[in-house]
Amino acid sequence: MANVKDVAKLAGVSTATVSRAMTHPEKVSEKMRKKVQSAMLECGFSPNVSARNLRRCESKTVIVILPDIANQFFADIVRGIQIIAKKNDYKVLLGDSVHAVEQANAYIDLVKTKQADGIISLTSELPEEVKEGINIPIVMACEYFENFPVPTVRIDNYTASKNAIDYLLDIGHKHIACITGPMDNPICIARKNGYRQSLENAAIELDELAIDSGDFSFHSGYSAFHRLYKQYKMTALFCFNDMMALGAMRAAFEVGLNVPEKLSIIGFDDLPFAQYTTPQLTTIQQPQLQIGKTAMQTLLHVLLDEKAAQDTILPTQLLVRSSTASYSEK
Amino acid sequence: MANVKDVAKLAGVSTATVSRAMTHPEKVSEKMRKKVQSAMLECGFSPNVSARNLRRCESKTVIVILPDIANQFFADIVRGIQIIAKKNDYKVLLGDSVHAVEQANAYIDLVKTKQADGIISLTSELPEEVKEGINIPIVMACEYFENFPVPTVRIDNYTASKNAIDYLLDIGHKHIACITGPMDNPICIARKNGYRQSLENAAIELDELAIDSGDFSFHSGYSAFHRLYKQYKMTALFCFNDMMALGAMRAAFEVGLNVPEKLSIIGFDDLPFAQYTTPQLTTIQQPQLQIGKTAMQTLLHVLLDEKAAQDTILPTQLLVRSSTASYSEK
DNA sequence: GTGAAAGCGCTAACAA
DNA sequence: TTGTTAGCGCTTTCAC
Repeated sequence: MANVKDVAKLAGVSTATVSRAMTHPEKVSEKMRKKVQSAMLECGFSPNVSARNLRRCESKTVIVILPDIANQFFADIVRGIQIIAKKNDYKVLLGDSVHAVEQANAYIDLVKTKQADGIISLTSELPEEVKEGINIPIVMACEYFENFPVPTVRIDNYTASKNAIDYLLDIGHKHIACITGPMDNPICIARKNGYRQSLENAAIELDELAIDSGDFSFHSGYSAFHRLYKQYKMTALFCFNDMMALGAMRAAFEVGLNVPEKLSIIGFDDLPFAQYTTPQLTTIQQPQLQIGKTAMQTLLHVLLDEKAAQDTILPTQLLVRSSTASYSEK
Repeated sequence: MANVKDVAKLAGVSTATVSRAMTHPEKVSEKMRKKVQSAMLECGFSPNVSARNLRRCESKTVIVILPDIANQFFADIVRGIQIIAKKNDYKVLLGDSVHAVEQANAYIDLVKTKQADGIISLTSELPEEVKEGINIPIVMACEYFENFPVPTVRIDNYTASKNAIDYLLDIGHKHIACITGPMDNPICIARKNGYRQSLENAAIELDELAIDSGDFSFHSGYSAFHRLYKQYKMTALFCFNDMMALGAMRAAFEVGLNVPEKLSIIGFDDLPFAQYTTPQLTTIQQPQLQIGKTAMQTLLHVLLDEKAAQDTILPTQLLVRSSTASYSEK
């Protein structure tokens, strides 16, 4: 495989000129540039990026840590990240932490070993070391910690959740159950607060029996529903994501609780399948693509100068489809 | 950031010993090894991987080219790849080619520029250059070309498809429609051949009006169904993946064609949502995790010696759930 | 605008 | 078993 030396020899110039023609073409005369370019083509030259990275002390690679690569929710976020990354000549390395801090650690090591320049974390399950003041460029998307001095891109989980419950109250529901995610997760805490506040505003007492939790999987929604069904008489159910909502919808079908006639269900995320379920799922849409784009842009800022580190809150929207219906007591 | 020199100085040994302690610990006496290790800890040393890669002419990175990162189907394949990769100290770079040959090309360039050692392609949309005899280590998973001299890991699409149709025939269906994927795709050709052969064996004439095609998305299944419904009176429908099957199921619901009473639907893949739809989807299960693991193992073979290049065909299984029911003419 | 040359951090001959 | 040293391919001063 050809290297700069070969190209230089072929073009009759120095290696410095070859290098400059690649990275600072404006500093090379047009004549030279053309000579170099045709020499490159002639010998099929591709620069060795390890050498470049070594010399420049960078890798032009960012790592995206996902809690679960199988969760559709992250797909469009990643796509947004990749769009901006590509425009800026960055590569994107996806890391599936499988909810394991240890694995996330391995990805963080990639930054230390100069294989990556920065990190976008879509999980809050990060090693303590990272949480307590860090020296590596990192941006959090979706998830976050309180009092964590790192730029964040996310939605207003509290308000999104509150709006969803307000809507259910508006259409007559008074017995609104809830399937949360893991309650050590700040996102879930915020969503639950929104749920609680909405009920409180409506002077409805919060019943702990109306609340169960899952882990965001289809199955956990399915089994949480079965538990709730035994202990609480609900007319509406708010799930912290669409996958659990679908699991719950399935479980409701199995016990003969028709959706939406007897039970209204609201999900969260607006995953692609949500408009193809029967009934179609009412849910809270998140701007996944935009979250991804903004996260990558924010990381680029962090990488350039440490100043611009700022948080972004993006809007959500309640999409009313057919899994919710108004309720009136007989 | 500390480098080998610093560690060497601190440990009172040469840089060669430091390097050996990392990569060939058996060639270093225990005393030395311990000295080196504690020196490494003391100065927080992490090896610079770009330098190592440059020196060793490798990157310990493999690229996985996906046609569509948002398609759940690939998630477990990737997970399988990552499991084996991790065991062998390889990193996995996911490339979303967004069905664009040009983008796939960019990923292939990473191999040329020594940023990656090899490729696992889950798409057949590769540049011609790659298709005509290649010099880069590549393994194809799921997809393949005929007469393409590259190791492949996949299922027997023809037989899987034929078995599904045989099952529908067994339970009394005679009017079996089909929503294919893009018909320039070898997988789809094989599946369609299976469909055709099964009907032929049952002496049922193939009706071109019973066949429409989609692009594997929910929406394409949805609209293909609406087209088929107008032109063909079916009692069963075979879809080339689960997403299109769900789209079609939704469309069937909208026109009042109850599943499975009036219409049986079979999908392909067994995505996680398939058992949570109502009715639960009968589908062909693919061993995604195993496909991923085998693909990575095959690539490791290719990377070590060029001999072991071989194809693997993995088994599928028809999972009968509730979207199919027997049919008897009145 | 161009070239000569040093050196990024590591590893692997080779020598001892 | 350990150390010395050359050099992987590139970029970037610093001269000219």
